[in-house]
Amino acid sequence: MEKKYRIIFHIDLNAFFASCEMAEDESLIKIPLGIGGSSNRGVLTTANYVARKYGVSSGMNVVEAKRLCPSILLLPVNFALYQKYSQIFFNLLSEYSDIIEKGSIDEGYLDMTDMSEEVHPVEIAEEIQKRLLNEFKLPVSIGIAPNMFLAKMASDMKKPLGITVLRKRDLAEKLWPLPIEDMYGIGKKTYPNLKLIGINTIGDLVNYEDHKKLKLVLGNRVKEFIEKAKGTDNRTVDPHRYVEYKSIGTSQTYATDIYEYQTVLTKLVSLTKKVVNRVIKDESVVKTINIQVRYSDFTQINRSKTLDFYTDNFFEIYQIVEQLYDDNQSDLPIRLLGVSVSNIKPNVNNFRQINIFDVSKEVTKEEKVIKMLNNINVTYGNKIIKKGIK
DNA sequence: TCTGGGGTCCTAGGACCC
DNA sequence: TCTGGGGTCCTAGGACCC
Repeated sequence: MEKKYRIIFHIDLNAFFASCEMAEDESLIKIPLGIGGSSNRGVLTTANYVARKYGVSSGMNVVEAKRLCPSILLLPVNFALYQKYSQIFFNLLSEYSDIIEKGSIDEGYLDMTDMSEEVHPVEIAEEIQKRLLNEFKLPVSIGIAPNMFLAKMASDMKKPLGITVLRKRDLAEKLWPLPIEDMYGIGKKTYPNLKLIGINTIGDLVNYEDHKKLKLVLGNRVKEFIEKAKGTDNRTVDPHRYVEYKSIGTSQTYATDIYEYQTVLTKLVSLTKKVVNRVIKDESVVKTINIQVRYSDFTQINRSKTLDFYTDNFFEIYQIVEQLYDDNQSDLPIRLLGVSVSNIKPNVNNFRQINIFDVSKEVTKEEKVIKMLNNINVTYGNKIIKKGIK
């Protein structure tokens, strides 16, 4: 029997935040543009290709970007705008496949295996690319490969507006000569260690024989990385991954370091407000509360507490935030504060309200049980919290 | 060039339960 | 009684990605 290869697309929006701004305002297209970097302590999240010609890149410190390109226009991050274009992007992709996995706000995987009988995959990719550019002014790069890892690597090979096919038989020529730090999943902490043991390219990893040595660098993921480098990745495109947030948080680096306890509390209140507003807007309740403190010397602590009930109540959450901070005070000046929540689930009380209006719909047994459990948890939880205050 | 803000996933130890 | 083995949850930290 003939083996059927999968056909996976990875589609990546080029310089996404900058592209959104340029789509909204044509006058920005020809000038160097950077996004982010509100203060001199900030960095750019991305830059358009005009700015990149000057050597400006994402992650770059604002001062350095201005030095390289004095005429650069810096715009603040406008997340709502990017969400809007992300929605447009995924809506268009959904015309081409039912099997789509959101990789992040600006990239997605499509399983195109069942769509490719009549038309060549490259022709479909060209159509998607042209439509996104013509209809919405969004440039994308597309990788086409038999699995997700290779598709991801392929979309990265030609930017902007590239289409790259990466077949198994192309690996020796196209993938293995790449430097090891270009491999997806190998970051700035790992690649220097790989170089120390003589691995400079992805091909070097494929051919490396001393797996014991490799384990010292990659831990339990030796096999996974070698398999991927060899072109094997059995993950399936999963539309249900990342449909719900696993954590919601916000953090801020302050223009100057904070020394005052009262100032810290003020900042924690406003961070908590922001997070709780998002939790409520998401119609969720949460159980675990986390704070992040980064000191002026860049050391960082994270402290978390899991409640025995779910809540979306500001006062309940803030009380924990303040307690976590109080329990871990230090004399060091503070550079950044963050608040986040995890252990998130849909707010069943809201769910019930919706059902009251929808009288035609009969409440199932499972729904009744869920509501019951939820009510018990809330009551029980409130008692605990009151005990805690006294 | 002193280093953002949004996330996910993994590991490892300890508590606790059966 | 001197001691197990599996499973789950919590907490802290770290690596990575966009």
